[in-house]
Amino acid sequence: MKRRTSQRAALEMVFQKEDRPMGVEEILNAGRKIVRTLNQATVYRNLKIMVDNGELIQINHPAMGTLYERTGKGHHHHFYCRICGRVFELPGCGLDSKKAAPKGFITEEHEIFLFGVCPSCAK
Amino acid sequence: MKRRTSQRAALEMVFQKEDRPMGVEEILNAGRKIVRTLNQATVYRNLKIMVDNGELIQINHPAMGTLYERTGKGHHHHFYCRICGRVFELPGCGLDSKKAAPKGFITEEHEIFLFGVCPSCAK
DNA sequence: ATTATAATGCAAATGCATTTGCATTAGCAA
DNA sequence: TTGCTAATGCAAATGCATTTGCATTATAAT
Repeated sequence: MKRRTSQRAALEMVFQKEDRPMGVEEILNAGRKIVRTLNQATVYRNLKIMVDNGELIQINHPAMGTLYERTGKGHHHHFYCRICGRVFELPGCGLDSKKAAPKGFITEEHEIFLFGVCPSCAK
Repeated sequence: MKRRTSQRAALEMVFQKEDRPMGVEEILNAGRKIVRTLNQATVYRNLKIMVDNGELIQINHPAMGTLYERTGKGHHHHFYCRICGRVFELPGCGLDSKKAAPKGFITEEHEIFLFGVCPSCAK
């Protein structure tokens, strides 16, 4: 049966603490502060399990590549800070669906990626 | 000095005819209809030249990966048709920058990816 | 405690997209 | 035409992110 391991718990803590999308490298580094032997292969294996569980989803960020984020956030978009390199989830949506696409296109979904400076780097 | 080759001319024709972002595979296939010996390495080499020239830019589409599109289009976004798999450039922008990000975030740029059904597949 | 075996750590292996070495082909100046 | 050499085609090589085999470790049922 499935076992509760310290490394999986570490990953869950990482996602709970840093509540924003993260890449494998960043997740690994943060996880190692909790379980110092944490290995990249273990991170990949657990991320896959967590995605299958429905706790996480993968997103493809045009500048950051594959990121993982917690599910259950509702509709939101992503803000990339060019100073600190972090990606934030922004609730809500500034898209006017009428203006988004010309007549004839049937828009079913959309993703918006914002780029700029986050509040803490702007200070 | 730089030479005008039939394969580079073919790529230019492809981009002129299909005026939308395309991936390497698609560019190769379309190019082979013009120059049947066209090789993938040649496509990569010429795409790089064309990007350096400023005729093309690379974009990273969350669902389609790396695509190449002609420059000089002005601000626009991308529509992916789930039926035909093509990506279209949509002029204009439906983003309300006020609603896009909460107070404190300084938004400098954005990219919008729409997903759905294109006019010709909707018929 | 003991034990079965799921999960880990490590390194090697994969699967991609993309690049490169080299012999051959083909622009283009003379 | 001829000759120089940039550009091509082909296949092998790279560079990544991600996966996998296997010996070892450690969870949890007994």
